Amino acid sequence: MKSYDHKKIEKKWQERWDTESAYRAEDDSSKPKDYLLIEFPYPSGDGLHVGHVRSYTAMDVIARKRRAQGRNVLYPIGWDAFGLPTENYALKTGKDPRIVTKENSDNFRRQIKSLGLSFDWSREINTTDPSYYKWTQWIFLQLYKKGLAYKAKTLINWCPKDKIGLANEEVIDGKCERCGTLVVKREKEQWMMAITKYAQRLYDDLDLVDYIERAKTQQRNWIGPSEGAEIEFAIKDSKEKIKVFTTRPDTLYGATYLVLAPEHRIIATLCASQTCTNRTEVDGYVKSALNLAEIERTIEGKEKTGVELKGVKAINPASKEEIPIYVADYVLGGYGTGAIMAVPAHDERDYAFAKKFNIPMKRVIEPIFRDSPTSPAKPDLPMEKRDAVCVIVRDPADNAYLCIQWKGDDHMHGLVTGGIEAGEDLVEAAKREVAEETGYKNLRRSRDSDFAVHSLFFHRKKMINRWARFRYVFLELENEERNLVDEKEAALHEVVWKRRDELNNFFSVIEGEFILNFIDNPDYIYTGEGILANSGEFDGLDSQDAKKKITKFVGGKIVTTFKLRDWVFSRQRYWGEPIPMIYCEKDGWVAVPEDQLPVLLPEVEKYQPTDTGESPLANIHEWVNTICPTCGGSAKRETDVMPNWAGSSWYYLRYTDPSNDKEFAAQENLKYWLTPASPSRSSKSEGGVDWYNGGMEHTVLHLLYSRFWHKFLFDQGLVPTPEPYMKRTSHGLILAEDGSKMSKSKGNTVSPDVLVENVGADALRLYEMFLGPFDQPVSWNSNGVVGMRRFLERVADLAVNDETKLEPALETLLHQTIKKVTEDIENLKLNTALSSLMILLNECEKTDSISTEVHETFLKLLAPFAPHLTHELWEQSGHDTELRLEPWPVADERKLKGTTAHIAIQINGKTRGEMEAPIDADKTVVENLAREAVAKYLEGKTVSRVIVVPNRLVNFVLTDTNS
RNA sequence: GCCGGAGUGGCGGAAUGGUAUACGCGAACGACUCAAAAUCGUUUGUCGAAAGGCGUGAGGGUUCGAGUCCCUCCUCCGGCACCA
Repeated sequence: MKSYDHKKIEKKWQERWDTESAYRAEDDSSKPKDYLLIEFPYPSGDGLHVGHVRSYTAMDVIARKRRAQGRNVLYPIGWDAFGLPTENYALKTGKDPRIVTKENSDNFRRQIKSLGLSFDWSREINTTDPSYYKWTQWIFLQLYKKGLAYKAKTLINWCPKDKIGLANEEVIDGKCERCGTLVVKREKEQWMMAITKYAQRLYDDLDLVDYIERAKTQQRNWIGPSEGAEIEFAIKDSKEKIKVFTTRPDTLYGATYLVLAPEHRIIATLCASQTCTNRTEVDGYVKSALNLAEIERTIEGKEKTGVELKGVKAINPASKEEIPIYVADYVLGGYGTGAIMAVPAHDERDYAFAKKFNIPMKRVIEPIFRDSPTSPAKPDLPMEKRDAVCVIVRDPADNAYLCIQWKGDDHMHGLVTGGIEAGEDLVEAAKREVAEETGYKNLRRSRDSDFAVHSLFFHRKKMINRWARFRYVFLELENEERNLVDEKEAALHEVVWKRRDELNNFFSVIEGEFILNFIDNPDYIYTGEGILANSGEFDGLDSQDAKKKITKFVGGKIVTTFKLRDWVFSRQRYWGEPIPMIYCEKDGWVAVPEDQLPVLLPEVEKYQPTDTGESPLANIHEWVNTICPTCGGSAKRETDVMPNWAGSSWYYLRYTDPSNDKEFAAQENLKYWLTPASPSRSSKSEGGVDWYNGGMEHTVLHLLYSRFWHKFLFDQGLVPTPEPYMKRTSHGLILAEDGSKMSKSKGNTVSPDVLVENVGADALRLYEMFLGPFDQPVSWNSNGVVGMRRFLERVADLAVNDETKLEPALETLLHQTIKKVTEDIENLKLNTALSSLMILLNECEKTDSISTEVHETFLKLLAPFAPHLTHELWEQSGHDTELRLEPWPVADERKLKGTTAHIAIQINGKTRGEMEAPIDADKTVVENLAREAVAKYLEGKTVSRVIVVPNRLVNFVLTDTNS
């Protein structure tokens, strides 16, 4: 048989598995279980392409293998119909999204079944089913009852052209995804989820789970905790206070103004006060700032804008100085307290703003350099402090800098430096040092700079430890006139002029890099930590110490702030679970009673959003108008619906009990599927879906939202584990052949249907797995599929003979392959698992026929990858059992090693020969064999050392005799 | 800018600090064929006639031995970004 009939074989087996519901998992607590999950497919009307299939196939391989290992595997599939693609597709085609959803899921079901994936179809769920709506709404109500769902005014992304609110994922580069119009912010009252209350736990508990590092990092960045202090600034002649958040309370003395975000509530109050003189101007600024298109507001390098609240002053609580208050959009309303203390000397943004508005700056932090690499301080000697000056002398004639090169062993390279005498003027001291060390006498100050730097080092000439506080003076050479340098000085060092580019590698002092920074950049400001100055009683402390002390001094509070914001849960569209809330004039917001759930979407003529920005549901009066559950009076339903994330936040729970009408899932089912099979490794870290695989695009928001809901349900005692997913992996995208992303709009998709038709599902599955490392993106190459087809044909052609005896060499390889395939599948190294199967096949083909034992083992190992053909071959070789029910092969440890080892022989690490030696032979035996094999290289040489790595190599190290 | 990840033949890629390029694709040659396709066999990093050099983004280091570990740099990809 040169070619097998994949269509016939695949049809036969797919029918058999479908009718028997072959892969149904049991809620049987006596069996060890595995709960494998993949993310919903995203039905968008475009159908699956080969990129979608990769994840399903990989998890299918794992599921099949684990079933064969006797585990009860739950590998469910469902349909998330809330994806934006569905709605956009429906809008584009004018179809009812519910019909689109139905068509899509039918199509996807057909496509997925054609691949022979072993999903448990008995647990299929669809998040648009009324029964699913019901429990999503029920969970919402639990959150509402605990105060975690609340209504608040927020700014939403607003597309001025389409007149609709946009979800974050519909905004690309600040523009509306559909029409490209710049998005603006608009205030709207929306339902919110207090996810920030869980921020710390969502952050900390990442340590309990086994996610790919990338996913963890992204979660951490998104939650973005930062430690700092909240400090209150009093307002002059007012009882109002402004609370700011800062990570640098050590710079408080340098805070020369405050900035409020345009959204800040206090602006209105302050404007209304008697003293404020530019109320209208401020009003105008706030309005325009809030209306600014998002992209304009965040554009890089955008000139800072803002307006001063004239006539209103704040008091710096540390220095007691009066400082101005500004409103500026470079401060974000949603982060921290929406107000900052601006320290222009130590923050680049504040500096840029202060420069534009001519606000004075005050340096309060001086960098410190310890542990000089060339001359570190000696810990046993005392430290001597000194005020010193470091002079940057530039010769404008040839743009060169005056440098000092010390004579002697250490070759110190630096600038002119020296001590400042008591009472001496800084610039005078600088000029004096230049004159003493170099003789130049006509200099003028060229730049106003009062940088100071602390440097700790061992002074070799004076044999003392020195803590020098260098102050920097910029001088310019007026002319070349110079005096003779004192002989003693001249003996110590010489004077050299260095061009700017020569300075890069010139300085040997540790602060060299730092000096170059502010030579190059007159606007250089230091944003790091250091030693405090100009800070009253805190002068001389280091930043770390000062942070705590200054915060305490001004009555501030150490707090952790998060980047994470509360979750905007409302959507103004047709498509989504209605938020089950009713508004009554008398009773306010009232929850829909649980026995009235689910609240379903009404039939509508048009499901396009309305012009007013309200949900299309707002126009359906018979649906909106209802009765208040509390007072029985007339009331209105909430017309906002939930985001697509809602249903997908808990779907893994529903799979455990998909048709339950009494609760979202029975506790015993949750307990069985979520708690680990072997409660051993660590204490509370375990539990949740055993293995969750999905695309990288869902590792931030979806993962975060579902973790939040899960933690909430855990707190209510409704789920048994604190985390929803134990292990999370992510597949790399499959890119088009040119390396670009596959998408229908680009027309570069490759449909699995075509490949299933032409080469069969098995060959396609194999190639999906063989393409490359599972977690990395790979480019699709249609030529590669034929290799997999060839491989399968050769498998089908294997000659099997009962009489054939198992050769020892083949037996060794067989067991090595069992081990390799078993391990590689668990580690998702499916490409190398397959390659080892190919190696085994290559070896099998070298003999006339193989034994039944080899053949059967081979089929078992290949079965998870290519289920159809392997099952067929199994049946053809006379078995009346099904291959998938056969136990997984186990490698015999004793047979993993052959009788001989192939050993490399190296001379000085270079391979010079190779040989066969008995396995695990004695070192001296191997060494002697190796000596014979490379005798010609060893002749006349002295072997100083021999390294023998058992069963791998022998390395002779020769001493270098007159080579 | 910050945080991740990755740079290996013509291509996808393999390699617990131990013979770099397994496995597959492609290509060349040969066999079969009237012929082509398919299939089978051989070859396939590079320089060299050979011996032997040289080779895993660049440069250093550790080591008997480095694709792998350490330092510096370059390039590409992904995420975040006025987060105080």
